[in-house]
Amino acid sequence: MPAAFAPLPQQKSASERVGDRLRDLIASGNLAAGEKLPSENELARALQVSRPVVREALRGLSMMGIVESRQGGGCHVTDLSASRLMSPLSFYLQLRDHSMEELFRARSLIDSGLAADAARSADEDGKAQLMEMARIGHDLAADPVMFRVMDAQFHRLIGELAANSFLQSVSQALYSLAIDLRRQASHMPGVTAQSAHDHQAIAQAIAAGDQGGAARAMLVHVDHIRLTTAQATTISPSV
Amino acid sequence: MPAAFAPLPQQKSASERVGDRLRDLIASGNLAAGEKLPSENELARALQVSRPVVREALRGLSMMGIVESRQGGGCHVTDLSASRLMSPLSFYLQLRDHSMEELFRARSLIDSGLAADAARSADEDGKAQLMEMARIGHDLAADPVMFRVMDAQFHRLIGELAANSFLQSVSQALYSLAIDLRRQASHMPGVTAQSAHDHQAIAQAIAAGDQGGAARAMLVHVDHIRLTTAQATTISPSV
DNA sequence: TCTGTCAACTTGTAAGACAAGTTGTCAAGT
DNA sequence: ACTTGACAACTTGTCTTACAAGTTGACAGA
Repeated sequence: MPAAFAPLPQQKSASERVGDRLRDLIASGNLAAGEKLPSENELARALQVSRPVVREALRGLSMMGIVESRQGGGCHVTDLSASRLMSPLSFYLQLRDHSMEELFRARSLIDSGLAADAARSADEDGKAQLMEMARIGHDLAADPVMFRVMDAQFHRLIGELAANSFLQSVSQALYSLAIDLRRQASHMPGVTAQSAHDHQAIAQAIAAGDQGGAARAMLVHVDHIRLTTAQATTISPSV
Repeated sequence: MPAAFAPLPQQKSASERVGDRLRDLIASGNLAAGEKLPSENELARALQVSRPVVREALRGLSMMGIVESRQGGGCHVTDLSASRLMSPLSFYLQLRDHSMEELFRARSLIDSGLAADAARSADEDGKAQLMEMARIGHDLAADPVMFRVMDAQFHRLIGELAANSFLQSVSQALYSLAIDLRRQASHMPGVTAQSAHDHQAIAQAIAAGDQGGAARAMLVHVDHIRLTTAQATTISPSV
């Protein structure tokens, strides 16, 4: 059977059309983050559909982390943060064996690119901040929780110094996907110390304006993360 | 106000609980790809909730591309392919607006990475397809519209051959973000011919398994696109 | 000015009804 | 024996109505 004869009911259902419409309004900025949506009844009247249709659409957006509705309190657009929008994708990580490798390959490529850009375009103030963070991280290596907070800020700062909002978005999205696994790994002995060491190497290369060095240091770092994350999930697959 | 005092209604609604339950069943493999779900009435009876609750849950999963339901035909688990499940990532990347330079820097990085991966992991069949497409593109260089169609397929195929759903998804998002500008540029004389030439170089490097060569060829290609796009938007900034 | 109460509004859930589409059965026809 | 056609049962799509549960804002009283 040729693929050309696909099932033709591509005619989307009413609730999907409503959902798409609302999603586009949010993507285009007509509905900003945190803004309150009209009530279900108003939406139903405005879009010429019944309330259940609107409800199904809103529920779909809600499961994707785009809106949030509380009983009695109306429905609001969420903060649209990376962690919130990407959480449905963590589902994908459970599905395929290779997805974890693909994720780390993507992180290697993008984060090393960001590191190189940061080495090129960071100003003195940013470099100083980065070195300071690497130093603090070295002292925090004993505290996994605090270190993770610092680690997130460290990667975020590199993204900002690279001055590429798109790549930074991608990096953050990928970062948030693996955060749960990272939580497990950061409690293993030596992991945070290794990361702190890597951070210093990265910070130094960026501060020196060494693009290739920064990229290589980041590659090494992501590879360390990959290995320890794989260990953590192999040893204790549960929880 | 400390963040510790967040609004406490973490108690999920019934439909979200149902949705989570079904999603877990799929993630754990109890419901395989393509399998048919029980009818909405059966699910409602089994889970002790009303049919609208089940419907809202199914609609949520449907918008995430996890299930698909046709009127009269029941509800089935989708093929769970990457392209279907990556919509949260595309949506997230669509949110903020990015400058032209950022987008092209990102494309250079990601597409060259994809080209290198494709050179590593493409099978013989894929390589042959790629070479064939490059050859066809050469003949189509005189027809801007047809060439753009082919161009999209060419880039998509490289993404598939690279076998990295995350990078491919990011690349697709980038491609669609820049498509409007590309439309203008492709009507300028010589642009399609240059692209066709670039495609052949890329295809040959990938077919030869030359990762570095493929990455370099893609870098050159993206740079050509960047230059002609800049020209097109400078000459006729409107539309 | 502060506070408690209450009415109006909003979302959550349920139930019933009908329309529209699909699937399988089964008998008639070739 | 095989195909074709009509038909019945089932399933999803949509609408309507109803009530429960929670929030918000206004208003009266202390």
